[in-house]
Amino acid sequence: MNIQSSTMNKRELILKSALKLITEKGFHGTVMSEMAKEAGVAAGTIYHYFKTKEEIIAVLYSELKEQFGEAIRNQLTANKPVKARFFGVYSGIYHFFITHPMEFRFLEQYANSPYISNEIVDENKHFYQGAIDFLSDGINAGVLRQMDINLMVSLVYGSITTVAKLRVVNQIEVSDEMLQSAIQSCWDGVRIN
Amino acid sequence: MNIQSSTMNKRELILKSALKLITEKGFHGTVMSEMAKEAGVAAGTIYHYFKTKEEIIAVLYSELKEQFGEAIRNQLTANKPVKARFFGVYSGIYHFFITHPMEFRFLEQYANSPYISNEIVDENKHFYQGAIDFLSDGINAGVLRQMDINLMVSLVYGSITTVAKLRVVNQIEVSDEMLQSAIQSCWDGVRIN
Amino acid sequence: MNIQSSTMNKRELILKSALKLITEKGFHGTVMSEMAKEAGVAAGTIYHYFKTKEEIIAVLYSELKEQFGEAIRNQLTANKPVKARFFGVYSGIYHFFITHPMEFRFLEQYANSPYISNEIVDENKHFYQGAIDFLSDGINAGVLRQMDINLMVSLVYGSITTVAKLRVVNQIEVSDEMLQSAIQSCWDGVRIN
Amino acid sequence: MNIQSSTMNKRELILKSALKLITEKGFHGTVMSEMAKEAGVAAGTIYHYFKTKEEIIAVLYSELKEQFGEAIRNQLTANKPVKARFFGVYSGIYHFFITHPMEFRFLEQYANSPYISNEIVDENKHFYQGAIDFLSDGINAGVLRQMDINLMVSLVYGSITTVAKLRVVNQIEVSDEMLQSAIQSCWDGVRIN
DNA sequence: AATGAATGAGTCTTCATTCAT
DNA sequence: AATGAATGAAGACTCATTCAT
Repeated sequence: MNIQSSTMNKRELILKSALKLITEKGFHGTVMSEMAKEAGVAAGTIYHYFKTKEEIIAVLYSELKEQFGEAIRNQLTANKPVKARFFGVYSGIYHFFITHPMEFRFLEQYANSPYISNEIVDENKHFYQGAIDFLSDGINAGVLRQMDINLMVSLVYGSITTVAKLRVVNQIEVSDEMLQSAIQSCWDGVRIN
Repeated sequence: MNIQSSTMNKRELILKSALKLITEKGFHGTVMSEMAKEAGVAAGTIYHYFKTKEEIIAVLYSELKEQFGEAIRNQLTANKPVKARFFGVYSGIYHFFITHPMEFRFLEQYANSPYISNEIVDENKHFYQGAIDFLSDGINAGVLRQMDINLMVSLVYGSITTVAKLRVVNQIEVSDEMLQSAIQSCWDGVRIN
Repeated sequence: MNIQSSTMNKRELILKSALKLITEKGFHGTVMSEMAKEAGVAAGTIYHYFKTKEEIIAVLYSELKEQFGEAIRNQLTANKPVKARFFGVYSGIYHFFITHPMEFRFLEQYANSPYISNEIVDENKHFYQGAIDFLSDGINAGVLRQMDINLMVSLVYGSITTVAKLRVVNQIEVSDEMLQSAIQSCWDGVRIN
Repeated sequence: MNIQSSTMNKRELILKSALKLITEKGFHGTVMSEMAKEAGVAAGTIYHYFKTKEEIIAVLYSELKEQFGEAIRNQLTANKPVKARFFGVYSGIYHFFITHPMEFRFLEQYANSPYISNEIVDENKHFYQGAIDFLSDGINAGVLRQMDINLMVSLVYGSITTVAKLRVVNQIEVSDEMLQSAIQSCWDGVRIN
């Protein structure tokens, strides 16, 4: 083990603790001393890695957005017909969400909150570009409906998060059949009928 | 003017101020003294009407939920075919959302936050019963797909809020054509194809 | 007793405590909780009267400067020959200093410190105008030496504070004879020989 | 280069940085990490040379006092009449002050502050003994007034620092004529008239 | 000797809530 | 019912100092 890695470890530990506590108790409900305790460091140590409490949430947001964007991108590479890829992307993102429940909840909770500044949001938009392009290409290929691209992206993304929330937040059992229904429903909504 | 009505006025004023400020600046970003100032009352006066700051947000949530539930119910009365009623309900709710942007943002922001306890959420679920029944009847009538009712409600509700957010939160111009696209998309997703 | 006076009392109490503690232990050596305790109020109460800790020192400085300026002005009214007035003014200011030792030490300590901003210093300069005019008139009347007025003011004021410090700060016994020596020495230094 | 000299170098560097920063920003306004950075050493290194932050200011005070005492002593050696030596000493000290503005400001600022303990002050008094003896001898020789020696020392020293402050702190242009006026004024105040 | 990451006690300040009027 | 001054607990953050390397 070298200094570098041990240093990275503390930073990671703090971010991990922050994610856990903020998701559970909200930003203001989480106090620094508790975050430090959870991470196993002294309160002051946090300030070696982050300027303020607010910076922590911004960094968390950025890193999670990047992680999610990466996951989405990974679903897009397959070389299959649009419909198959649509089903693959939808269920891929959905599975990523439900296997990272804390991260998902955090992003859902803070996506439109005053805690994340617009600059931070804008800085991280590019992570989703691949998904936008995929739908855009589908429209141009005549497989998907002629519809404002922002609207279509939002509707599809909204559908995925709706189902994920049902499971992650509301703790409702989502069977595979239900998931397939949801994807089919979303697909029928965007494809040319 | 009588004491009764003046009393009700102050309560309303406080709730109105709370709604405005909390939507703008978040729950913790809104301080009681400011809320009092905005409402034109003394800080102590708030405590004649509400036990704690938390009670204000709970009351606000309940009252807005009721108001929204009422609006939804009003869209369900028409005696028309399912498809027509679906389009009516969707656009009716959407229009209610965009004409009450502050209330809409408040509910979206706090619907899944740690600030609203589960009891409060449960207490207010019945306001949406009418909408649930409408979709349920559509399934039973063989017009809508055989799909878990919770899932369908969530997908439809999620679609409406997605479009409303696009406009209210993201300030994106939503043309009537776009709205019709969205409704059609949602409809194609839930009807029997 | 009315609310007004009781309100003024708390403010005065806080300033009095601040003066005492800051003179004894310095600005940073004085902590707010202690100041509150000394004043017999809650820590938070201080913030009803003053925005920050720094504002307290600024207000203290201004009020003391005003008080001192007033005392100086009072020594200048007598209608006597220049020499007699010079002796009167010198000993008058000196006595004011030694009868207000805490205030004197505070001003000496903070007169040229980074804690008092230049704006605050400038705002309070006018309190000493009378003394400047007195020496200026003496020069014009041909009784005092032709000397840069700023220099003369500084030399005279410096002489007074030197003697006062000897007594107030260094706790050295200053006999009336010593005081008269000092005044005579100062006078011989500024008069036409 | 040997270890000894490199060691002395670091100590000097730290003291030099401390002097600069403390004069600019005050004792509490100067933080150890900044002092280390300015000196080009690690924060921990400072603690190899000084026990605490307070020790730094004490050492600084002592070293500067010694340096100033030395400078004063150098002005006293000339073998000339009292008046000529008085003028020489006064202007010599004054020039030393204005050519070492940072050191001068530091001493003026901390001479009577709670940061310098009385023991430290007392330990360093002997550096000024030569000047005291010079004035004392002048009194005994019947050239200077019969006046308490402490008082006379203070008045003369006060006069010199007053003029130096005018220039160093208040940034006022002090012409040679003004300086000569000041010395003459001081001399006329202490000599037998 | 030198480093600088880590510590944690201590500080200012905020703000929900109370209570005398 | 209404006021708003007063409270004091709690929190973010700082920084002198330590210590493993």
